[in-house]
Amino acid sequence: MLSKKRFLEALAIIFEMFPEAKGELHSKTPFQLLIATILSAQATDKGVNKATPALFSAYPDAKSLAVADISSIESKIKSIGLFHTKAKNIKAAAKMLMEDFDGELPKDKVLLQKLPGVGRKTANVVLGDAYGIPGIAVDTHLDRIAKRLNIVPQKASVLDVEKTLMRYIPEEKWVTAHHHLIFFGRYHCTAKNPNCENCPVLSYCKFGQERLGGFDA
DNA sequence: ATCCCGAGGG
DNA sequence: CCCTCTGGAT
Repeated sequence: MLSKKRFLEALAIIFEMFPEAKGELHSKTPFQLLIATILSAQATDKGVNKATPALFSAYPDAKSLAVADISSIESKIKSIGLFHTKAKNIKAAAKMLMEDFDGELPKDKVLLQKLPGVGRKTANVVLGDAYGIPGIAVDTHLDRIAKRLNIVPQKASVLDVEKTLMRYIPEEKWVTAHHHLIFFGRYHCTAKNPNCENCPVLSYCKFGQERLGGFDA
Protein backbone atom coordinates (compact mmCIF):
# COMPACT_ATOMS: atom_id res chain seq x y z
CA MET A 1 0.00 0.00 0.00
CA LEU A 2 1.31 3.46 -0.90
CA SER A 3 2.10 5.56 2.19
CA LYS A 4 0.59 8.95 2.89
CA LYS A 5 3.95 10.60 2.40
CA ARG A 6 4.51 8.95 -0.97
CA PHE A 7 0.94 9.72 -2.06
CA LEU A 8 1.39 13.40 -1.27
CA GLU A 9 4.56 13.45 -3.36
CA ALA A 10 2.65 11.95 -6.27
CA LEU A 11 -0.22 14.39 -5.74
CA ALA A 12 2.19 17.33 -5.92
CA ILE A 13 3.38 16.08 -9.31
CA ILE A 14 -0.21 15.66 -10.49
CA PHE A 15 -0.90 19.27 -9.41
CA GLU A 16 1.85 20.41 -11.75
CA MET A 17 0.55 18.33 -14.64
CA PHE A 18 -2.79 20.18 -14.61
CA PRO A 19 -2.23 23.49 -12.83
CA GLU A 20 -5.54 25.00 -13.94
CA ALA A 21 -7.84 22.08 -13.23
CA LYS A 22 -11.32 23.10 -12.16
CA GLY A 23 -14.95 22.12 -12.53
CA GLU A 24 -16.01 22.07 -16.18
CA LEU A 25 -19.78 22.01 -15.88
CA HIS A 26 -21.41 25.18 -17.21
CA SER A 27 -23.76 27.03 -14.86
CA LYS A 28 -24.70 30.56 -13.84
CA THR A 29 -26.07 29.85 -10.37
CA PRO A 30 -25.63 27.30 -7.61
CA PHE A 31 -29.01 25.88 -8.58
CA GLN A 32 -27.86 25.34 -12.15
CA LEU A 33 -24.67 23.75 -10.89
CA LEU A 34 -26.78 21.37 -8.81
CA ILE A 35 -28.87 20.37 -11.82
CA ALA A 36 -25.84 20.00 -14.08
CA THR A 37 -24.14 17.85 -11.49
CA ILE A 38 -27.18 15.59 -11.09
CA LEU A 39 -27.23 15.22 -14.86
CA SER A 40 -23.53 14.36 -14.96
CA ALA A 41 -23.97 10.96 -13.33
CA GLN A 42 -22.56 8.32 -15.70
CA ALA A 43 -22.23 10.98 -18.38
CA THR A 44 -19.44 13.18 -19.68
CA ASP A 45 -19.37 16.85 -18.73
CA LYS A 46 -19.15 17.65 -22.43
CA GLY A 47 -22.42 15.90 -23.03
CA VAL A 48 -24.03 17.70 -20.10
CA ASN A 49 -22.79 21.09 -21.29
CA LYS A 50 -24.27 20.38 -24.67
CA ALA A 51 -27.73 19.83 -23.21
CA THR A 52 -27.96 22.35 -20.38
CA PRO A 53 -28.19 25.57 -22.44
CA ALA A 54 -31.61 24.58 -23.79
CA LEU A 55 -32.66 23.26 -20.41
CA PHE A 56 -31.63 26.38 -18.47
CA SER A 57 -33.00 28.67 -21.13
CA ALA A 58 -36.43 27.16 -20.61
CA TYR A 59 -36.06 26.51 -16.88
CA PRO A 60 -33.40 28.78 -15.37
CA ASP A 61 -34.37 28.31 -11.74
CA ALA A 62 -36.08 26.02 -9.24
CA LYS A 63 -39.37 27.87 -9.53
CA SER A 64 -39.75 27.19 -13.25
CA LEU A 65 -38.28 23.69 -13.27
CA ALA A 66 -40.56 22.62 -10.42
CA VAL A 67 -43.63 23.00 -12.64
CA ALA A 68 -42.15 21.92 -15.97
CA ASP A 69 -43.56 19.05 -18.01
CA ILE A 70 -41.56 15.87 -17.63
CA SER A 71 -41.74 15.21 -21.37
CA SER A 72 -40.36 18.68 -22.08
CA ILE A 73 -37.47 18.13 -19.68
CA GLU A 74 -36.80 14.71 -21.17
CA SER A 75 -36.60 16.06 -24.69
CA LYS A 76 -33.95 18.56 -23.61
CA ILE A 77 -31.73 16.11 -21.75
CA LYS A 78 -32.28 13.00 -23.82
CA SER A 79 -28.80 13.09 -25.35
CA ILE A 80 -27.24 12.68 -21.91
CA GLY A 81 -28.63 9.23 -21.22
CA LEU A 82 -30.50 7.91 -18.17
CA PHE A 83 -32.95 10.61 -19.10
CA HIS A 84 -36.18 9.23 -17.62
CA THR A 85 -34.68 9.02 -14.16
CA LYS A 86 -32.81 12.29 -14.42
CA ALA A 87 -35.81 14.26 -15.69
CA LYS A 88 -37.91 12.97 -12.84
CA ASN A 89 -35.18 13.67 -10.31
CA ILE A 90 -34.37 17.23 -11.31
CA LYS A 91 -38.03 18.24 -11.38
CA ALA A 92 -38.63 16.64 -7.98
CA ALA A 93 -35.47 18.25 -6.63
CA ALA A 94 -36.63 21.67 -7.84
CA LYS A 95 -40.02 21.12 -6.27
CA MET A 96 -38.48 20.07 -2.98
CA LEU A 97 -36.26 23.15 -2.99
CA MET A 98 -39.33 25.35 -3.43
CA GLU A 99 -41.50 23.58 -0.88
CA ASP A 100 -39.05 22.57 1.82
CA PHE A 101 -36.06 24.91 1.46
CA ASP A 102 -37.55 28.31 0.57
CA GLY A 103 -36.18 28.01 -2.96
CA GLU A 104 -32.56 28.02 -1.80
CA LEU A 105 -29.89 25.35 -1.79
CA PRO A 106 -29.09 24.03 1.66
CA LYS A 107 -25.38 24.50 2.33
CA ASP A 108 -25.30 21.26 4.20
CA LYS A 109 -24.27 17.84 2.98
CA VAL A 110 -26.95 15.90 4.80
CA LEU A 111 -29.78 18.20 3.71
CA LEU A 112 -28.56 18.37 0.10
CA GLN A 113 -28.64 14.60 -0.09
CA LYS A 114 -32.34 14.65 0.70
CA LEU A 115 -32.90 15.95 -2.84
CA PRO A 116 -33.75 13.21 -5.35
CA GLY A 117 -30.78 12.28 -7.50
CA VAL A 118 -28.31 13.81 -5.06
CA GLY A 119 -25.98 11.39 -3.35
CA ARG A 120 -22.74 11.87 -1.53
CA LYS A 121 -20.67 12.57 -4.61
CA THR A 122 -23.03 15.18 -6.08
CA ALA A 123 -23.42 16.91 -2.70
CA ASN A 124 -19.66 17.18 -2.34
CA VAL A 125 -19.26 18.65 -5.83
CA VAL A 126 -21.96 21.28 -5.36
CA LEU A 127 -20.86 22.37 -1.89
CA GLY A 128 -17.24 22.51 -2.94
CA ASP A 129 -17.65 24.31 -6.24
CA ALA A 130 -20.52 26.63 -5.34
CA TYR A 131 -19.58 27.51 -1.77
CA GLY A 132 -16.02 26.37 -1.22
CA ILE A 133 -17.09 23.97 1.52
CA PRO A 134 -14.36 21.32 1.94
CA GLY A 135 -15.13 17.87 0.63
CA ILE A 136 -13.81 15.21 -1.74
CA ALA A 137 -16.23 13.90 -4.33
CA VAL A 138 -15.16 10.40 -5.25
CA ASP A 139 -16.24 9.64 -8.79
CA THR A 140 -15.16 6.96 -11.23
CA HIS A 141 -11.84 8.75 -11.80
CA LEU A 142 -10.82 9.18 -8.16
CA ASP A 143 -11.84 5.65 -7.39
CA ARG A 144 -9.74 4.31 -10.25
CA ILE A 145 -6.70 6.46 -9.39
CA ALA A 146 -6.81 5.58 -5.69
CA LYS A 147 -6.82 1.91 -6.57
CA ARG A 148 -4.11 2.16 -9.20
CA LEU A 149 -1.86 4.07 -6.81
CA ASN A 150 -2.83 1.47 -4.25
CA ILE A 151 -3.71 3.78 -1.36
CA VAL A 152 -6.75 1.57 -0.69
CA PRO A 153 -7.49 -2.12 -1.23
CA GLN A 154 -8.79 -2.93 -4.71
CA LYS A 155 -12.19 -3.83 -3.31
CA ALA A 156 -12.55 -0.66 -1.24
CA SER A 157 -15.88 1.20 -1.44
CA VAL A 158 -16.07 4.78 -2.67
CA LEU A 159 -16.67 5.83 0.92
CA ASP A 160 -13.46 4.12 1.97
CA VAL A 161 -11.65 5.95 -0.83
CA GLU A 162 -13.11 9.26 0.33
CA LYS A 163 -12.09 8.66 3.95
CA THR A 164 -8.55 7.72 3.00
CA LEU A 165 -8.15 10.78 0.77
CA MET A 166 -9.52 13.01 3.54
CA ARG A 167 -6.96 11.53 5.92
CA TYR A 168 -4.09 11.99 3.48
CA ILE A 169 -4.86 15.44 2.06
CA PRO A 170 -4.97 18.63 4.17
CA GLU A 171 -8.54 19.92 4.41
CA GLU A 172 -7.83 23.23 2.70
CA LYS A 173 -6.74 21.32 -0.41
CA TRP A 174 -9.63 18.88 -0.64
CA VAL A 175 -11.60 20.80 -3.25
CA THR A 176 -8.65 21.64 -5.49
CA ALA A 177 -7.10 18.18 -5.14
CA HIS A 178 -10.40 16.73 -6.28
CA HIS A 179 -10.22 18.72 -9.51
CA HIS A 180 -6.58 17.92 -10.18
CA LEU A 181 -7.25 14.22 -9.71
CA ILE A 182 -10.26 14.41 -12.03
CA PHE A 183 -8.14 15.99 -14.76
CA PHE A 184 -5.41 13.44 -14.22
CA GLY A 185 -7.94 10.64 -14.58
CA ARG A 186 -9.72 12.18 -17.52
CA TYR A 187 -6.73 13.16 -19.61
CA HIS A 188 -3.86 10.93 -18.53
CA CYS A 189 -4.68 8.06 -16.19
CA THR A 190 -7.65 7.07 -18.33
CA ALA A 191 -9.75 4.01 -17.74
CA LYS A 192 -9.07 2.42 -21.09
CA ASN A 193 -5.62 3.22 -22.44
CA PRO A 194 -3.77 4.94 -19.60
CA ASN A 195 -0.59 6.71 -20.62
CA CYS A 196 1.67 4.81 -18.24
CA GLU A 197 4.53 4.93 -20.72
CA ASN A 198 4.78 8.69 -20.24
CA CYS A 199 3.60 9.10 -16.67
CA PRO A 200 5.35 11.37 -14.18
CA VAL A 201 4.06 9.35 -11.23
CA LEU A 202 4.89 5.92 -12.59
CA SER A 203 7.46 5.39 -9.84
CA TYR A 204 4.61 5.72 -7.31
CA CYS A 205 2.17 3.52 -9.17
CA LYS A 206 1.81 -0.19 -8.55
CA PHE A 207 -0.65 -0.59 -11.40
CA GLY A 208 1.53 1.16 -13.99
CA GLN A 209 4.68 -0.69 -13.04
CA GLU A 210 2.98 -4.05 -13.24
CA ARG A 211 1.34 -3.08 -16.49
CA LEU A 212 4.55 -2.00 -18.20
CA GLY A 213 6.66 -4.69 -16.62
CA GLY A 214 4.28 -7.53 -17.20
CA PHE A 215 3.32 -9.33 -20.35
CA ASP A 216 0.93 -7.82 -22.85
CA ALA A 217 -2.74 -7.98 -21.99
C1' DA B 1 -26.12 -6.66 -7.17
C1' DT B 2 -28.78 -4.52 -10.60
C1' DC B 3 -31.01 -1.13 -13.35
C1' DC B 4 -31.00 3.17 -15.89
C1' DC B 5 -29.16 4.85 -21.08
C1' DG B 6 -27.33 7.97 -25.04
C1' DA B 7 -22.99 9.67 -27.04
C1' DG B 8 -18.25 9.29 -28.00
C1' DG B 9 -13.87 6.77 -28.36
C1' DG B 10 -10.92 2.91 -29.51
C1' DC C 1 -18.26 -4.08 -31.72
C1' DC C 2 -17.29 -3.09 -26.53
C1' DC C 3 -16.09 0.25 -22.96
C1' DT C 4 -16.59 4.43 -20.42
C1' DC C 5 -18.58 8.66 -18.75
C1' DT C 6 -17.57 13.70 -12.19
C1' DG C 7 -23.85 7.89 -9.66
C1' DG C 8 -28.02 7.13 -7.31
C1' DA C 9 -31.96 4.41 -5.90
C1' DT C 10 -33.90 0.01 -5.21
